[in-house]
Amino acid sequence: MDDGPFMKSGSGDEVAEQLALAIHEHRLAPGTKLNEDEVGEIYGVSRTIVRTALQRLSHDRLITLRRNRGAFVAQPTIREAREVFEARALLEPRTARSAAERTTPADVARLQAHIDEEHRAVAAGNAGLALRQSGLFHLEIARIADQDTIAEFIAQLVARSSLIIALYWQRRNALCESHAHHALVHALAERDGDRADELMKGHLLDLVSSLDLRHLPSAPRSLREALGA
Amino acid sequence: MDDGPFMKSGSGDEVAEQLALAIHEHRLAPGTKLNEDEVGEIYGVSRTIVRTALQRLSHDRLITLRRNRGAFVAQPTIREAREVFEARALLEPRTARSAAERTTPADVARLQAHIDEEHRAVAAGNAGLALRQSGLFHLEIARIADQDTIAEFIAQLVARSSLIIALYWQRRNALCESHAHHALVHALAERDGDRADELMKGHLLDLVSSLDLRHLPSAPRSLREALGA
DNA sequence: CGCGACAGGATTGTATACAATGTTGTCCCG
DNA sequence: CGGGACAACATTGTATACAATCCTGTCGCG
Repeated sequence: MDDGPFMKSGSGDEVAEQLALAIHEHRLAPGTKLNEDEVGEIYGVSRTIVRTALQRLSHDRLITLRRNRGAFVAQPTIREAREVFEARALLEPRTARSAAERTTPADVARLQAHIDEEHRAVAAGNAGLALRQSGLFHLEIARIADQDTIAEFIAQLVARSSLIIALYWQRRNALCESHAHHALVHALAERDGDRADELMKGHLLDLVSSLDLRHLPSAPRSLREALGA
Repeated sequence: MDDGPFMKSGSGDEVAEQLALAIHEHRLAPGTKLNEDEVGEIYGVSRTIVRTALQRLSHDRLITLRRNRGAFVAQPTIREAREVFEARALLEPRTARSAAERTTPADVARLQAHIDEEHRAVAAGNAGLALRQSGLFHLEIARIADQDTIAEFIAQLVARSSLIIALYWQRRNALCESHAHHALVHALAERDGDRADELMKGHLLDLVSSLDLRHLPSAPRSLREALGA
């Protein structure tokens, strides 16, 4: 059994991390089957470890576990997509407001670093990395607000958003988030809670409107429907 | 190996359910160690199954997994307690508002049933069951709002609240939630979203104020501190 | 008598073997 | 030639064996 690309993982944490990253960066497409043996071989661990990793990701809704059938990269339905962004709309603006009240210069620097990374990724044509940086930006704000519980919810929602974008993003709308993010940093730096709240709300609305969620609500993308027989 | 108190469990689901119920009803106190062999014997399954159940509960923050040390019923810190109720304050009022717009008579009946069950449990002196019914009431509202994603967050927060109440509830304040719940049902039945939002907000504030969270913020209840050496 | 090293036992972490289940290709029959 | 039963295979579900780690009680030394 090969040692794989990294050293000792603490009980599947590393495997889950790697898989989550791959999903986040759209290297693993929604619907992809994750064979336990295969994943295990790739990372040089036994199925036991792979299994715990898959379970964790399943709980985060990044993959779907189907009994006796295996693990698949999740395919959020349109309804689920809506719900995720509604949840974000409930959590993030208020969190950004809280963050504004306690943003330090160091925080501003960190946020700016994320934006820079994102720019660089876009320039390099690495859309996956750019998307991930964009997600980390949102997460960083939750962290600044010093609300671990809410931050964890947001982390999960951001991760799921990545899948949603993979499925429903309509190209014509370039999701050029840089401006929105930059404005947010400005508001935070000035400790303008009202403005941060407002900006975040608008930013999330922009995000949703860059998606194509026009199908009938709550229609799971089934094979029958996809092939329109 | 004994078959245990129930039939075929689908990969630890049943075990997790049972343990969660026990925690919810305060039959398992915070800090209790959950020995894998022991739990396995009780439910007639192997450690493999127990392990998956423990992992799931760990993700829900109902138990804490400490590497090489085992699983323990979680002991939310005061800080965590505050955060959980802040998250609920962010999610539940708006959810109750949404629910109000789509509450059907059948929903009202279901909610009333929860309240009745709660009353009955209180009358029977079964505080654990009463607490559980109270939690289910909140969950039912999220369900009525037809927002599965948010409902799941609320479910987790309600479960954690149960642990928090176990740790920090001060007896003098009888957490007599019946009135608040009854008023909420009334608002929902009348489809009064504004009032539902307001009532839920107040209800959650009452809940928090019935707790004793006066310690220094973010101070984990360590042994050193508990014994004041 | 107190304190630290050490060893035994208990418990968790990981891998693997076996059972159960689902999938798919093939063959036979209409 | 089409369709359904069946069998071989692949994959996941579960149990168990072994390794690694931690806790605890004991012993010896200062």
